[in-house]
Amino acid sequence: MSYNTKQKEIIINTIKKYEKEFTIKEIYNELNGNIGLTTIYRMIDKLASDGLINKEIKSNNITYYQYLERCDKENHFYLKCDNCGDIIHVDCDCIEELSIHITKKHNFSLKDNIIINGLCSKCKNKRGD
Amino acid sequence: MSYNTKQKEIIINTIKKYEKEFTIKEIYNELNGNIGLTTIYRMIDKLASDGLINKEIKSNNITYYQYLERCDKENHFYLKCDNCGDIIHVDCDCIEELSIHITKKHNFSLKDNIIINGLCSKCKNKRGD
DNA sequence: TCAAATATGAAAATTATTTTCAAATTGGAG
DNA sequence: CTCCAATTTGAAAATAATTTTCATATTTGA
Repeated sequence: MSYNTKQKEIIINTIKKYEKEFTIKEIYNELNGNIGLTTIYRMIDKLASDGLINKEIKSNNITYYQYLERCDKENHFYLKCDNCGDIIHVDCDCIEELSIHITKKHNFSLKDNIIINGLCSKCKNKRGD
Repeated sequence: MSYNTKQKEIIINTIKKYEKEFTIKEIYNELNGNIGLTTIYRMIDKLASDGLINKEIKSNNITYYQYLERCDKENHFYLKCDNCGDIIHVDCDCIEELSIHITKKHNFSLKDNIIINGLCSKCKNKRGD
């Protein structure tokens, strides 16, 4: 089973409010060190294995996490900008179609949350100049 | 510039032949320790930043890599099985359409190689029993 | 209120990855 | 072919993220 504690609640609230991707240390600092690093690791790992958090390792060997907003659909597609880290939740029919196509033609079950990496419009324009 | 060395050649050939995802240590052992760990790290990092290798961190905090076959298209979609690690290179029109859709509607530039996670047909059936 | 199950967190342990640097190799110029 | 500057290699040391440990604290149901 699982017990409810104020630490868990605080961590969840904090990452839900956090707009950007984050590291464990950032959350630790955000909480002024009031919650132990180990506790944060445990909580984030749990959420990640529940599919509520995206986990991504960067080249500098630090793991970045990001909370994923969900809707009532089965599959959740997100566009993630490799430059600024922003995540856009894509909710359109074409995704449904793609899911069906992949499921049928390739007999492949998509994960609940699919992250598609690239460059968002803002960052694209910045680079284009 | 860049110099060609036999170490680089050996590493590339080894990972191209490697059918599954791999860790740095696996490649190191595959080569019987004949090539230094540091050299392998450097080479794999280079290939990963060139987009020829997929990099994924697992829950046990080990990074797994996988060589990506490419075709002559601009975007490369891969279905990756979270269970067995196999990667299927998807090469169909629906992908083209999705790319265009995402590019136009969301004004988002897809990365050259997109990895979509899930469960392949073999592993799906195994679990279904 | 009590007790068993679970959670916390500081410190220690582990381990993957990066850095350092001296020696070796590469490849172009002469 | 020879020489040399640029680059690469790899063993060892350094770094730092993550996990483990374990004593203490908290939760929850009876």
